[in-house]
Amino acid sequence: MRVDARRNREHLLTTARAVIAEQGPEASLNEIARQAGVGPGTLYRHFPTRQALLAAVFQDRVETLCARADDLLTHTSPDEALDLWSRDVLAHALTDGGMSTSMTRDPAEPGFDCHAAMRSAATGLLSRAQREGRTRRDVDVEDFFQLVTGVALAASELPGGLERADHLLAVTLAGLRDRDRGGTAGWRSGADG
Amino acid sequence: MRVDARRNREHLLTTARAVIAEQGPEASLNEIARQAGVGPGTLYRHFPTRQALLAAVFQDRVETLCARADDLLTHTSPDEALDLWSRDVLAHALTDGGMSTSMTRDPAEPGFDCHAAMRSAATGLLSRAQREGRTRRDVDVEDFFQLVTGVALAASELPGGLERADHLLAVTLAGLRDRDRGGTAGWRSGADG
DNA sequence: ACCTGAACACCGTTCAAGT
DNA sequence: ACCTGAACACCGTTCAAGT
Repeated sequence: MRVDARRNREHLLTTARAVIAEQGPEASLNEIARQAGVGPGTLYRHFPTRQALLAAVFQDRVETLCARADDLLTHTSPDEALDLWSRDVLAHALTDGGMSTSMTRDPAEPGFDCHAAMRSAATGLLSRAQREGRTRRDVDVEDFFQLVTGVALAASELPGGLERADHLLAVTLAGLRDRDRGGTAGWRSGADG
Repeated sequence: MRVDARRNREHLLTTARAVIAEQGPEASLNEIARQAGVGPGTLYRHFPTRQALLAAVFQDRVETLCARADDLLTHTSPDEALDLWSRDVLAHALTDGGMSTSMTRDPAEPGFDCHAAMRSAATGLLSRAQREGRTRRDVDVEDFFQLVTGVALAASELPGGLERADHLLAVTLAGLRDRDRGGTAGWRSGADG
């Protein structure tokens, strides 16, 4: 890669980060290019699609979340780890709006695949919570992501911010817990139907 | 209202219904006007904002859902009524994509206020389920709507359709149920913490 | 009183022409 | 090999001019 190309790419990313931070993930690509001082064609050369740009912009945050998942995996109990990580994901999704779509949408980006990374991190936490915790076994990683991003999407459309979103997430996570498991004292199977 | 104005309004609505049905709620307003055979200014005169147009387009479906709520209110048990209605709302939201946003967003439209209508229908079902059923008392109507539309928004971004969405909704509704209530046999308070 | 449609400032995207 | 930026076909929205 030529040196000026590399420099352009870098500068585009920095600019995109700033513009997206204040205008959201639907920010105009032309404007990002303009603020970066390059032609629109240059932006398209480096990031052929908006998703590609968003993936690059959010890469480090996704990596942070993945590291956090690893940490929780070894230091926290199965169900609690899943809960805590969900809250982290939600917080990030609310802060930089586009991340939820970056996580949900599938196109494997050349270079860095946000979705694959998140999916892998989530799989570890979820399957452990299902194996050793009290988490329902009839939800897969896709389900789990959709539930969390669903809360994020809905909450980002209305005021109330993280506080409200946290409450909604708590309800959702309660639904994720299996009522037919983990019973020790005085619990009888079949009480629910 | 002049007779040609009324005719134009009618024709715009019919066209909008068709175009939105096949292109989704983000369909071009100019194109709707074009297909209706009027200038864009005429569309804006009748429907000053996209939300206003969507509200008019979805009015009858909202009214159907409200009637259904009334029906469930008098013919079905509190918790089941809430579940069934949620599924109806979800199905409608998935079919005509924009309805979820029409429901969530607040601007009181002159003429017909989708959000107010839905909110009123939901309040009846939810408060009854909280009073006489086993539904958590720490969620309000706004929370309830955000959860349902959240599932709809997330599910509409990925394939899988109503079947998948239904599964996600089931998880969410499970979270809506209060574990500390409705117990008759062998249940001890405080078992969960 | 209502409709009209040209016009404006934007958008995403492409591609011949440059260096 | 990479950048450039004019150009294209669109978008939402407005508003003077018509009837």
